[in-house]
Amino acid sequence: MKRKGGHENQDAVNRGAWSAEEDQILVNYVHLHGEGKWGQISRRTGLKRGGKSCRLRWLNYLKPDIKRGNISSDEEDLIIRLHSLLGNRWSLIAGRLPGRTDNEIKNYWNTYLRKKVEEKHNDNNNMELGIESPQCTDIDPTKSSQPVRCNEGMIPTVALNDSVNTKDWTENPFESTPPDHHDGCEEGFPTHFDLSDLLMPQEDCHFNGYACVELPQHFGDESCGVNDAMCETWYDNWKNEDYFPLDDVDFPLF
DNA sequence: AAGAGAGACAACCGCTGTAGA
DNA sequence: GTCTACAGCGGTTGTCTCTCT
Repeated sequence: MKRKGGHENQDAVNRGAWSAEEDQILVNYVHLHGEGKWGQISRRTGLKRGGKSCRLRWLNYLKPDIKRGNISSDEEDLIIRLHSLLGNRWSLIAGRLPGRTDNEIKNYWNTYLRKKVEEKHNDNNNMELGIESPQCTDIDPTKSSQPVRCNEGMIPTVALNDSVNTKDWTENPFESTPPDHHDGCEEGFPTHFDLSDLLMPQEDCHFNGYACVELPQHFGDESCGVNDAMCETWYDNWKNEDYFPLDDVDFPLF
């Protein structure tokens, strides 16, 4: 199928770094007409830039709420954890970091964090395996600190049965769900669910928009839902400790 | 001082998804 | 159902800056 977006008129389009003047034209346009309609900008303003280029420039650099530089250690930690959960889904990761863009996080990961995580991973392997080189081609996604793309989660039956009777389920959404809330699941555990379903939109959580999770509807009725206070507790646990007690539970491989 | 190489990051490219005609 | 326009995504490339020799 022919797609206009992929090859705009090459001759009429400026390329490379944006000038201050071009930025100002774009900012004025957005203030007047709002975001969107990127393809009309060159026609309406005379700006010699493609719609995609304008959109990228606005979203990544000109938008007022963009934070620039100095990614904090908290943010760094969050990126690492989200990346281990989501893989290279930069827009999803960026969605949990207010003011940060997918491009910025992607660049930060590729130039800095990836090496850091790999070094840490190697250190861990060396500690666990001694000098033996870990030529680990079969990565266990439940235990590896390397990024693993994974679209589904699984709660093992054993973990559920153990935890249901002994733990306060509100402490951690992944440790268990109360027995009364298994309607519809019954003997269905381990239950699959889409991890992207668990990531609540940031406007639904009021603690800096950081990531939190919610038990999906099919885990039970609405009393399985998560309020903000619970989100915050979970987020603190998740941020300050190992949110997923991987060493305590023998997860099956996906 | 100058050239090479590495690192950082802005921008582009190719593709998919989706809404609307 | 098909086509088109456009938004959005992730991978890749280009370019600038810094450091090292």
